[in-house]
Amino acid sequence: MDESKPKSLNFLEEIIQQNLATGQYSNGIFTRFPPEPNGYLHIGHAKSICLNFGLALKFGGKTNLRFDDTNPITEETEYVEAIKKDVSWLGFTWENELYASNYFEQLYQFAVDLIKKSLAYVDDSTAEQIAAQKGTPTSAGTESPFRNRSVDENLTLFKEMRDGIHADGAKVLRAKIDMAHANMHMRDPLMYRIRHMAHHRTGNAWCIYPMYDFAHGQSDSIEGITHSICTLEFDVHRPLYDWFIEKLTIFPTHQYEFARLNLSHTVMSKRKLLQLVNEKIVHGWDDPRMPTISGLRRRGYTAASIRNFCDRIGVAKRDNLIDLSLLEFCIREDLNKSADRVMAVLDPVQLVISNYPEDQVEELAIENNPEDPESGTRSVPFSKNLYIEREDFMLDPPKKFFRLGPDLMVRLKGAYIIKCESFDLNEDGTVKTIYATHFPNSKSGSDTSEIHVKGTIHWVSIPHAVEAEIRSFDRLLIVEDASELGDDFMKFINPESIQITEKAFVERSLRSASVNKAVQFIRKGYYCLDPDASSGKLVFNRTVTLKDTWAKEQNK
RNA sequence: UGACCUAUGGUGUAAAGGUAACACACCAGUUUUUGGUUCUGGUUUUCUAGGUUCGAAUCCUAGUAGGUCAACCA
Repeated sequence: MDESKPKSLNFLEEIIQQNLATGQYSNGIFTRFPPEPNGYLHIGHAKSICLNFGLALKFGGKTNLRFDDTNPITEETEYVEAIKKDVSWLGFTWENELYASNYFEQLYQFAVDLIKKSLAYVDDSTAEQIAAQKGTPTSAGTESPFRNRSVDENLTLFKEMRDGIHADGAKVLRAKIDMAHANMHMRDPLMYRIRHMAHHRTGNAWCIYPMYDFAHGQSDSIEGITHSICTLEFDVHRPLYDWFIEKLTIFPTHQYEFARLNLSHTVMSKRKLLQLVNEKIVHGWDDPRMPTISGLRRRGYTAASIRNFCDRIGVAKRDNLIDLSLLEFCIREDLNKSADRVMAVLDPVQLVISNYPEDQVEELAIENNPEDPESGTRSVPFSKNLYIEREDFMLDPPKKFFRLGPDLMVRLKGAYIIKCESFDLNEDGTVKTIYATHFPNSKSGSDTSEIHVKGTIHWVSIPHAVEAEIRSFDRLLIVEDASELGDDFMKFINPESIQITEKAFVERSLRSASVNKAVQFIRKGYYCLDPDASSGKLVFNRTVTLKDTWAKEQNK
């Protein structure tokens, strides 16, 4: 990095830099990534992860991974494990693995403290009554009839709640603030509710659970978090966040909000992603079409490309809709440098080299990656009978078609220049077999033919080809912006978001393909082996296509 | 008919009162044994109206537009 010309800072970096400059936080800053373990992480979480960990890394601080597990109804250990896997896969190391549930006893004592200060009370109202008491954004609420219970009575009742004497919903603990406050969150918000239910970590030790607002800020404070960074929708919670900290006189943490990531042509909310899974639109949370971390990983996205993406999208407070093309750019940029080039024919048509000896097989040394001189070459078998891509041959080609057609010449990648002499058609008029002659003196690396062709096409030798299933993915939604669709987004699912090619042919070297190593199918895109592949069957996922200016030209 | 947040090219993000720039996308050309890559160039921008100032994307006022908030969710 060029230290003399630092990149401009985002608003959070500026705040931190200023904090540090004024001598605050001499022990360094502390951030936290606080997921609720009720689902899988998605690319929006990646933004938050990169932000929280990135800030600490940049300013010499630390980051905790804290599970916000205050609602036993939705949370499971399975999600905890998946989240930990995703965060580490992204390349980050947390200082401490913590849980809001670690603090249940402390939180209970905090609540008792507020009751003693006459700042909290037990309310017997029903959920409906409490909702009615809240009023509306434009009209003040009304005070609960239980609002002025004595401290002693509140203490007794709250203890009874903890001891399991009361049924779910019978009572709640509320903060006593201001039922006429302009901010709805300050109208005597709930602190505790009764839930006779086992928690994934604390089991049956508790039957009362703190609400988000009475757990998050307190957890931040207990951990000494200096910068509690969350998304914009929590902005209205901040006065309450500050109120609890002030009344409890505990370590003053500060909350800052940034705009969440929105990506074009997909949905991001856990609820909608869950719907896609439940309604079997996708095959699971890690379906390669999902914007989840696990989905992107299976799709072939690298951690580096996702970190780079998060870096490029920036951090600000205005709503945004990032175009999918930026994510695609980031993975192409990464894979272009690192992925070995191989040949695969997805839609095969037979090509016979008429003047090539019947039983001859040449082992051609073809470079693995022109972008990486260290990558060396591999041996690729060439023979008389080849498969080429059906779309690389046209019976009646337009003028700028640099591929094969009657009497046209092309180079076979890493092999010879050929000229099409004739072809057979199937009954339905499609091409059955193409016959061509090769120029023996045009062999790659020792070409003395003086023939110059505009096009190079990929191929595989039929007797050496390996069968593979190929799954090509495309955007999940046919609309850019799903934000206004609401639940109607299901009507805009791209029917071609997955296309399976059952029987493609790939070159021999791919027999040893591995799940973690991306390859480029020359002229087609970047691919990776799917975990569904077994020893007997290759299955590849298309991570992203190559840029295709020819397709663009054709669509004009 | 409230409170709060936000408003810069097609999409994002910078510019801390002093030449509006960077990336993606798009277009044209270059390079290329991938219609990939590379390289070069181009199109396109401060929500509106007032005000402060020598000077405003930036500060002030008013408007407009978008977003958030009325779960015993987080």
